[in-house]
Amino acid sequence: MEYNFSEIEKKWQKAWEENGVYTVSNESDKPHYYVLDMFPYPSGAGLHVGHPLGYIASDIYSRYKRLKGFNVLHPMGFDSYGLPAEQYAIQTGQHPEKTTFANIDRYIEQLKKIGFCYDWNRQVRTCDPAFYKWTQWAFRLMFNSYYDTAKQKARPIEELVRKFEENDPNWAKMSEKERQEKLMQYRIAYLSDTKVNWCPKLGTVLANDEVSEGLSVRGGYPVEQRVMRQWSLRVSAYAGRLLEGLDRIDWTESLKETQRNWIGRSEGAEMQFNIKGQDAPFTIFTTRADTVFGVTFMVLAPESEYVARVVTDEKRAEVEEYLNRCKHRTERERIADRRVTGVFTGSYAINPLTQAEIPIYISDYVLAGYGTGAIMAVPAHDSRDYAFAKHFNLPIVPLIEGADVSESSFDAKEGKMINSGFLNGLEVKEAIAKMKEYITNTGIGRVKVNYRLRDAIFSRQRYWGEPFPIYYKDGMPYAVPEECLPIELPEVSDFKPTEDGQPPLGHAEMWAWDTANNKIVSKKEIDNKTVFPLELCTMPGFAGSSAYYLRYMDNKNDNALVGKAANEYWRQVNLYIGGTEHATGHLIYSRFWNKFLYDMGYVCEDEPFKKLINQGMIQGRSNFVYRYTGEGATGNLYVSYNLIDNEEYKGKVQPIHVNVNIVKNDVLDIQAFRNWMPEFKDAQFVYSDGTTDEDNPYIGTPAEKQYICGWAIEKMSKSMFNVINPDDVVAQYGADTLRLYEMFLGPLEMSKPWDTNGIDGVHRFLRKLWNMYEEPSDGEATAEELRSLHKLIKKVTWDIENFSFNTSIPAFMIALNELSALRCNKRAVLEKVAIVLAPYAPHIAEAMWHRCGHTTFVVDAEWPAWEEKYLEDNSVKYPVQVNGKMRFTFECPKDTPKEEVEKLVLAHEDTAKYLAGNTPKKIIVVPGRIVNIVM
RNA sequence: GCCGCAGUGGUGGAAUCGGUAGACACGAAGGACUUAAAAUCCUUUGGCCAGUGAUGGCUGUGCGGGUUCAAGUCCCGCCUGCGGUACCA
Repeated sequence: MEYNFSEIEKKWQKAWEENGVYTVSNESDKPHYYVLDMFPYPSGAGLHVGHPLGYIASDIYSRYKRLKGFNVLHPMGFDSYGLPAEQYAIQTGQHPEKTTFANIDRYIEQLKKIGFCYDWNRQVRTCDPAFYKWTQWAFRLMFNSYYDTAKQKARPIEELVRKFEENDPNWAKMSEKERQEKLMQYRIAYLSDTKVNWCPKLGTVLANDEVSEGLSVRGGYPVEQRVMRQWSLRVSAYAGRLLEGLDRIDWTESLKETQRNWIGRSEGAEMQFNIKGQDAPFTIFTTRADTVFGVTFMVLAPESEYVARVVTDEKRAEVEEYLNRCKHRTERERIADRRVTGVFTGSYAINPLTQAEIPIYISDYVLAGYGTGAIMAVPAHDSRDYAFAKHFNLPIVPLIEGADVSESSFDAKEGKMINSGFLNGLEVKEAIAKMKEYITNTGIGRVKVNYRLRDAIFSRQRYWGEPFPIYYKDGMPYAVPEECLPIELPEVSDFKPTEDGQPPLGHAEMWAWDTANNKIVSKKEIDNKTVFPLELCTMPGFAGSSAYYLRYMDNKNDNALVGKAANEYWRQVNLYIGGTEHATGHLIYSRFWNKFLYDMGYVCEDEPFKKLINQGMIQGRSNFVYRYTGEGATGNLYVSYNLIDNEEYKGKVQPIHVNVNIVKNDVLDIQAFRNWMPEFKDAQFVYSDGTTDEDNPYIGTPAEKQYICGWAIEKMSKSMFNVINPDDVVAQYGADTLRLYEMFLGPLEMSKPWDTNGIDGVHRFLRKLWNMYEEPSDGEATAEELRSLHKLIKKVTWDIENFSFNTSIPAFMIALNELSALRCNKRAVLEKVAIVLAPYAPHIAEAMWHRCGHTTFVVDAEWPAWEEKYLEDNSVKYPVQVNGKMRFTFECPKDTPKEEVEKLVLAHEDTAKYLAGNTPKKIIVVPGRIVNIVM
């Protein structure tokens, strides 16, 4: 019988679903294992072949663990709040919920076709009120908590209130508003005026990880700095723990390194500098305490609070002009334009060691958000200070012996100190330690650890996100009671900001909180006595994705994010698979969120993801046509790729993306191209042989004429017309072929272009394998058959446990070749092959399993153990003579004693032949493996 | 600039602990079957050299050194590509 993949796949997908084969229970005697994929954002474009790569890998691992006897939690859900749906809503007027749900349906349909073993009963959607209830709940909890720096953990805000009541004499005298303001400085979710990344085009604020090189990650629009009153999460309080936790989790070194850099721990010192003529000093942060003797000026960030104190009257106008200029520069301009700018404040600081008077400047190369927003400048040993000093003609004093600072600064932390008083002669590292000791003892400063990690800005001026469970009374925020959650996203008449610049929720009519009745009422009823306005911002994308893995454990629970029993059973994600693009976003926020819940006693593990594997991206292979733009161009002449470097066309063509589905082996389907879009209807071509349509008096295109397209490897995206839809691959080859092929493409972590060359080979393999199951026979397997089988089991087991899925496929192919050479159709062998194939190609494996006479599902089978005895072969192999030495390879157990190996070697017939009666000079034995005999 | 990762045939890639480099697949070439095509099957396939041939020799994992009986793998110095990050004091 033919390998009818579509029939097989439909049949078994239906059977699995009807029998609830993949439904997972929280109660089991089996050991638990939790395999998680990063849930997708359901975009309008649907899945492309790149998305399932990680899902296939996690599915293989899940199925393997199940066969190994584990109770495996393997869920899927949707990160369904976000900007694209909202942008689409603004353009079309369609409610984002409608498009989002349609997209989710499409995603589910596509995912189901690939045969994943998800327990769909556990599906979560971040835009579902039953889900975001718990996002709001967590936010509310953060609002009502503070970070106790002594205990190094989050605690309820009541504890802080009690402390103030007991220890702070002012507390009793404060008004309610003053108390709230004071508490706000401690809350883990807090409101403050912050300098934010404002994206005018998107009309919203963005978090640091949502901005790259001054442009928004989504959309690529310019971002500028603006001070706004915003919600933030005190992620920075967890910086030390987020860093330390990395040592306890099994992630790739590169990803951990990325997080370490993002957290950016730096050990240094804070030092106080007096201002000439003033009493109060100001504080700077430095990692180079050893260089104080070379400080020749000071620099403040333009936003620094010290600025107001140090500007002299005669410099005021100049300074203000400079501050103004800084304010109006966008982040992108600031990054692009690295020219030295700055202004003298008119004041001088006193160097605490040399007592020298040094000028205080303002410059935007000093950042307000890091350290204290003020630095001591040591031009000889810091390249930025150096550039500044050169520009303003400030003195440069070298502090390290032999350092040449005539052309550039000497930034390395090595060498012997000079010009440095009591530090002279010390190595830099010693000098840093000694200076730290000195400043601590004299009280000039203290040792300080700084982190680069900032608090996460949590407000978005958008519609399609979780509403805050917050109302405002007397200008101060209050949380709605826990039992009133969720606060559901209201309907609005318009998804754009309001005319007076309020976020879209400003359009919502039913958007006020009645504290007397604890319910949402109309805005018209706001009286600021019992009815108050609700927060108009919504939460950012990472809010919903920060704890979704906990919800899967217990997604039907109405009383808790995750029940205690469920959480204590599953504990944490054992294996998480997803892309590296979340390294500094989701994967930081989730860890923070989880640690917070851990502190508050709601979860039992402080790290959410025990092991994490990054899958690479599957890139697209784009094709191009080249529009002629030279002299006399009509705009519809296209030059074949092989000609574009010719004199005639060089520099006169413009590459245009062309749909890869109308290009085969880089040859354009001319008719399909003309039909593709109206603008190409009358396209004319210069063919690969240099002739044009005018040279060819045919109607249409002669068959032998070819138009060759150029190509490039790019991101797979709709706009590049290089998207390959998995549905098409499934229809043509089947899900099992797609699964095997995606794994066969190369190592999981590597990025690679999608390339259909080779998919036929994988498909052929399945077809041949299928034929072997025509009529399985009884009877005992021969030694050779068992050797093949056990080699396969050993290999596949090793591969899956080491996430080396790509190397299993050749193992299957080799086993097939060997077994078909032996004409093996023994049930005893074939049924085991079906089991080890099941994780990779579950549909065909299920069918094969049933052909072997089984009536259960293959997922209930037991993973076969390989047995060494079938593989053992102690004979000497591959004798090779190299430079008078003989080399042997043994396949025998590692722990074979040295003498045993020597005996085996000398007894071997090949050895005897080579030795020809002579005694060897030396026998080198690496136990159990290799032998060299020197004659 | 800094950090991380990679570089192996025409192509994707394998070599898992330092032990026959190029598994497996694609592509290509030749052949069988066929009226023909498709499908299928068989043979060859890193390079160079010798041989009618089985086969043998040399060379070969980005470049230059080193360690080792033995290096794609380990060490040192470069080159190239990819990814992340950037006035973080």
